Amino acid sequence: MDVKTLCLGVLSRADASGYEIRKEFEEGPLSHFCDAGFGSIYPALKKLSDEGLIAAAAAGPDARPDKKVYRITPAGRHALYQALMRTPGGDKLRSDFMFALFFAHLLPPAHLDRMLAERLADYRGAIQEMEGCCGQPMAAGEKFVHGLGLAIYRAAAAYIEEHRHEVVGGALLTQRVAE
Amino acid sequence: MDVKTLCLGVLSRADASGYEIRKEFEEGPLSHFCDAGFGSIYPALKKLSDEGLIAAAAAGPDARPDKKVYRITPAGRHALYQALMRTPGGDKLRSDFMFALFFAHLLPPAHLDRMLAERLADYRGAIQEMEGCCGQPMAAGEKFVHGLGLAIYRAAAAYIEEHRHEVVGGALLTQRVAE
DNA sequence: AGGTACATGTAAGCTGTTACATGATTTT
DNA sequence: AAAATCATGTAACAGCTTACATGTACCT
Repeated sequence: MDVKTLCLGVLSRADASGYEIRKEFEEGPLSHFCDAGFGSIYPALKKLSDEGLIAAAAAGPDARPDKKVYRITPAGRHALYQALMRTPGGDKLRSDFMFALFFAHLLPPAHLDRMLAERLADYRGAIQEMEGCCGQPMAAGEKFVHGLGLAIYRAAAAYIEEHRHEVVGGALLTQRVAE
Repeated sequence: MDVKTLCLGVLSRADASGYEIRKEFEEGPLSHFCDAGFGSIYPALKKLSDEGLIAAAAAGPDARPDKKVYRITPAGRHALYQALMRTPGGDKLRSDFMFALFFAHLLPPAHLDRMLAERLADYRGAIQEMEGCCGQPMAAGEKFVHGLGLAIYRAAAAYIEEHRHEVVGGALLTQRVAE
């Protein structure tokens, strides 16, 4: 999904500034499957504004002077709708981690072990964080995505836990050949 | 992972032409987490060749006249090693499907239902295909990645199966508001 | 006084996608 | 004879990342 659509999605939920949109991608419920830096968000907001899909809104009275808050327009909601409807199926797992592990026989066992431990810690952290926000009320879609993410993270964590010794052990055996 | 590294990975397993590398990404065991079209593969091979990371190898005697087979060089193996070692953690799920579903309340229930059914069919197909190739012998890394992919697909399929009615039902309830 | 968080933006460069352009060989 | 598969490549464009450039406000 391009950054423009990502921004429209955030703005469909609430008015926000570029800075706040970034925070959504880093912390909010969208953070697990979105990403964008300032370098893409600000140009995207400018384009969206030029196209009339978002408009400047009033910032709070105690906001910084340079803060610019945007609000989605009806045309913007329609554009978001179109983009969501266009979404075709089939995204791959596209993962550098998977790719690297596929070539486990080329890597030092200690490195593999560290990679697996780090990834496991990441998943556990994400799971804990996601379990923590079950209290809040969520829309059906949000809840579904939350649950699906959690299910995937749990399955991945459990699999790594169970099988990490195999891949590190296998690498130990073929170590001399690889080097 | 950039296309150059993807190509090095394929070539670390066997000599291949650009066309054959593409097939690996479409069908082979790497296909679930890699992707690249001709438009990126051929330029990548040219660059790798210029950098001395791969070299032209002899094509079979009954190969087409324009076929170019490449072989990875020792420098290429080293570059692959460096790239795999550099791999940092933390890839997100980055999924258009997840993003779209997050906004389920904005979409027609029939569309949601179709999206979910298609995705479920995709997962089931992938699972079947992956279960089918369990007979072949695999290196430890390949086996691990295969198992992890399977675990993730199974978890996702099971979750969608169990919860698809909730998200479609939820959308039915808020349908009028969204439209 | 210094660090962190807030706040916005530009510009260069890299990468990848899409569409185009071409042609041989095998299968139906 | 037509269609599918094999086979390679270029060029224009779109998009994102990184680094840079700037400045305010709050907390310690």
